[in-house]
Amino acid sequence: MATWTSEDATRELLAVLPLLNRIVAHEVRREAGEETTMPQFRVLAHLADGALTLSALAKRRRVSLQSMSELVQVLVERGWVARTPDPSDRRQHLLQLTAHGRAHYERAQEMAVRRLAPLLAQLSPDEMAAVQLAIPALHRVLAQEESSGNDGN
Amino acid sequence: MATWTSEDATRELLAVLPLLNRIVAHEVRREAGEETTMPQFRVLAHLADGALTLSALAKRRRVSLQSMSELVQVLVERGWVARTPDPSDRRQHLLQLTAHGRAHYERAQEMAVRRLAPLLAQLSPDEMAAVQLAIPALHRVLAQEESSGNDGN
DNA sequence: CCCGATTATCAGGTATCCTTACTATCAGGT
DNA sequence: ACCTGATAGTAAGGATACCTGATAATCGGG
Repeated sequence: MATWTSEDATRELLAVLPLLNRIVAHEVRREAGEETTMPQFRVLAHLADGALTLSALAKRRRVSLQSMSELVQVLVERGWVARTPDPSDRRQHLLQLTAHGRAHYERAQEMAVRRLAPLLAQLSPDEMAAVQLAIPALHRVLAQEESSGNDGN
Repeated sequence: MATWTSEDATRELLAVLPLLNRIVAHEVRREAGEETTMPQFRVLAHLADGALTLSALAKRRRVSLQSMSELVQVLVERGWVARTPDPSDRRQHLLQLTAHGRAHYERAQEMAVRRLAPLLAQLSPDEMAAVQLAIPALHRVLAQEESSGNDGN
């Protein structure tokens, strides 16, 4: 094959996506005996960067307010997330990780990395260099599509 | 940064994964007015390569027999998949796409490609070349982990 | 011909999403 | 002040996708 078209690249990406999903989801869920689903993990990932309101979270994850409300409810009950009233606007609360929640998140992420990294270590130096260039480039063009309320997670 | 370690690569991959998921899932669901979820789409993708039994499908997708049974039930009801008895083993049925199912699948896939390709077309020639090398390499090392009942979808 | 393994469904449970209401609060204009 | 529309969040009800047992039919080897 000569040079890849963007359609070739797209089809390959579509093929790899389910593999990645399965491996990551599997590993996150195995963490530390506690059940943590991918949606929960992603919410924790957002909150790890700083406190957010419920609607800000919903926008970033592109789910309805209601879905995020339920999701956060579980995390609060488990003691991973704290709701504190926002004095400047009594309609909303600020959501932030508790110390327990942060530790849990970091542990889960570490497990996922520890599982995936040995697989990627099998790449040749050339391939690793290509990954180093390709993945951030993909990140950049895909993140555009997420324009408002952009995310990166 | 000097050369990427496999852990750097892993963390970048984890960051890109949700973007990809969201864009693809969004596009597949918009197809042709009919609601098609990602799990359904992936089942159709497997059957597009040839007939399979229910348990073979469940193994490939790494879900329980029960989950696959439900999933296939919906696809059969919609006329996208046909169940035909296997004369060589009366316990099982062969599942295959109907003409309607194949057309639906190809349309949905086309929509996803049409949406993603313009984004990828913004990559520079260097970046596209890196993607061309990197994605199949990732596919290869990740597919290992899927060892038996391998998949590629 | 029996017995363990395989194929599939039934029963029942949970999580994640949705849409459509509803309540509380805020902010702007008259 | 007061009304009005927008925004923040919850409640209610429904669908899909996953799970673990428990069962029923069939297959295959001793």
